[in-house]
Amino acid sequence: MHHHGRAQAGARPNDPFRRRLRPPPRQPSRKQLHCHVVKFGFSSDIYIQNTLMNMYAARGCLTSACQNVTPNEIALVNVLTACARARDLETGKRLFGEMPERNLFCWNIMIKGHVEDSDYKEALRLEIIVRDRCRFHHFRDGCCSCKDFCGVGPNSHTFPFLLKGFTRDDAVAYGDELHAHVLKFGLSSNAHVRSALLRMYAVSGAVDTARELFEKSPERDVVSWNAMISGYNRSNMFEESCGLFTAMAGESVMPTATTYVLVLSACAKMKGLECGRQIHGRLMNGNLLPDLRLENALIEMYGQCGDLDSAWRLFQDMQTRDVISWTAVVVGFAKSGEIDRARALFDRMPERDRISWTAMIDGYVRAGRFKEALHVFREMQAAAVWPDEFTMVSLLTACAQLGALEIGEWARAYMERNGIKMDIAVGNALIDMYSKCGQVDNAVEIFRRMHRKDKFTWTAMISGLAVNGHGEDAIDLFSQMVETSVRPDEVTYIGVLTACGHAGLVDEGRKIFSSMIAVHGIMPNVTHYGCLVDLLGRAGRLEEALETINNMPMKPNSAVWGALLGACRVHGNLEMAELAAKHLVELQPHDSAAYLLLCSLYANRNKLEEAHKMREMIMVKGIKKEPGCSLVEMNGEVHEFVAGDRSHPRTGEIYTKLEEMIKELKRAGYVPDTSEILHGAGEEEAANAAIYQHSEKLAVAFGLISSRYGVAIRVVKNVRICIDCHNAMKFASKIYRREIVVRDRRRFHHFRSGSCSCKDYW
DNA sequence: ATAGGGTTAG
Repeated sequence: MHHHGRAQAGARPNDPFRRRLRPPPRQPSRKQLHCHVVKFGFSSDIYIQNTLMNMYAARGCLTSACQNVTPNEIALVNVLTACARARDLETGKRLFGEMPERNLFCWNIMIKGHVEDSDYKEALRLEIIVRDRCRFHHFRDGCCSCKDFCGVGPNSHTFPFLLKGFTRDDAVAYGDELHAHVLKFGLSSNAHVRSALLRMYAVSGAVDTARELFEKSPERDVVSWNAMISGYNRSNMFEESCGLFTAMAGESVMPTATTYVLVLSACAKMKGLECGRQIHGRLMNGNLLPDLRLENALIEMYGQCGDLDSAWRLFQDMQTRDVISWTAVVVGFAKSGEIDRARALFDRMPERDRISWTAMIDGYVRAGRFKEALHVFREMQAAAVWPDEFTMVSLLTACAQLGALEIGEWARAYMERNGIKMDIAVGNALIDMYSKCGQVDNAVEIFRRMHRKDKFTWTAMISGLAVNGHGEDAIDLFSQMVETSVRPDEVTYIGVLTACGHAGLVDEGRKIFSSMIAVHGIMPNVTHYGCLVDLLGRAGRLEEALETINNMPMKPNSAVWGALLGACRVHGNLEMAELAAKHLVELQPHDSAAYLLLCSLYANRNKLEEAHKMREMIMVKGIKKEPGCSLVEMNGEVHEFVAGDRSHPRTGEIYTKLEEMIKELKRAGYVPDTSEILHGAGEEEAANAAIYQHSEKLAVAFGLISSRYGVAIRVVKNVRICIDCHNAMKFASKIYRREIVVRDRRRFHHFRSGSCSCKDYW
């Protein structure tokens, strides 16, 4: 993953730091003024010339400014400063190159310019050159022997410039060396330099080193307290943030607005509503309100803590609102499950920036409304607002859930093309997207290319391998993870245990299960027990599975009994199946899945009377099945089908193809199996008609008419695939020579030339 | 007439 230059960044309509550019001053007479100056012969006066040039420079007319300058040190410094302000590094570099004399001031400005342009390598080189130019002048105690020329070498301005905007990677790579330079030049007692160093360590995740620096500081001003609190926020150590806030008072350091913003942000993250309310009270008592930044932070805090009434009241009472205030309430509603209200507010926003758009997309993702998330992304593009890595994470999450591989791949290419940073979160989202689209090889490729991995990276990859049927690889990866001393969490363990189940590695699974507590101190939850039951049941060790359920420290849930029932069905243990089904029905009386599985088992064992009775009972009780729904992505569009769907624009063609497909499948030996479908005696015909219209069959028929020969068809289902569709897919993959990938609620089915990767166990 | 440290989404 290479990083492109951020040359486009400056041209983005939304400034990354939301700095509002001041409205341009009226400039009707600039040219006239210039002519006037030339006409009256003032142009030789250096003071007037500089003023003129400043005028151009201040208005961002750098080219004019440069053209009208007779090189003179002060003038050049002024234009260079203007270049930095206008973020025009190119002009700055040219000017710098033409300078006869370059004082430390200029070097510092150039460092600033490069850092702002994300060119840290060049910025560091410049800092070293400062050192190099002075190497012969014997720095001691931060002073250079040559006082006439280079003054004091790298000074207290140099390091803040250089350290500002350091990314985590830069901080890790250069941090210690820079710290050594600071010490060498005797700048470590400077408050600005110390705060900048502190921030750098916090950014690199070395919050303990930052704290050490903080503790050792001879005097700690409010900015260093703020930097420290910000560091704890960054490391998700919110209690420590609040602790520092309290400790400030003990040392009589007055908090600033920034302090309050930081602490309120910590309250928001740790859902500390009480703490947040106290700060709100303090702000009111201290007459610190109204203040836009503080009000925004309060809205954010109340929104995140779920106190929407307070957030909304604050928002309504505000005298002036900016885009951040609007975004904060939109996020508040979205996170409280009121996504439609969030959308209504979003539509009323007077101005939307990248963060508001991303918040809306993310809101839809959280609400599970993934197609709408994609739609908002398209609207964002139509509004010419540039996405960033945060937007892309949300987009990729939506793609993952929808199985929208084409859009996901487009997103990846888009990021490369537009130089959007591929950070850990983006990498993790890509791994997840590829895994959930059944493209585990691509997921592995991303995983290999990530030079930094966190526990989410490992977990995503392990689960991805597991669910796609690469159990052994997943287990290998888990060992590697433990070796690299990344601590697994409970989600990681679900991934590994699933892997053991799919690979049929019972003993390995048992061992891993016990290592959970013994090695990592993680108490298994009900889902882990479900994995263990599944693992044992799959291997045919039904008694052990039941024993596990009976010895569980918590009440088994439907997934646990479901796993046992599934195992009983495959291994034909009717007695235990009845037991499992009884429990399952108790837990989910309105879901037909358990009844239907039991029906299918009765039918297989030729207990037709029981099967019939069971069906009658379902009918009488009016038990409904969760409606099945299938998604299939074609040409960047996600198409949705429910059973018997006729809403698709190409519905006529789809049903013609479906009919033809069923005929061809039958010719190849496919026999419909209605055992998992609800029907009364003598209603075989109707049942057949119903299974022919299952959503995944419609999705595949649509896939066949809308894509070229040989293209894989990927379907995402919300519920478990039924036995008949599973069978039909096997035949279809063979006679149409297509790879068909169906992701159901629990796992992947990769159908290739007549067989399925799940080996008929699911 | 010229620079500096702390501020919000995954």
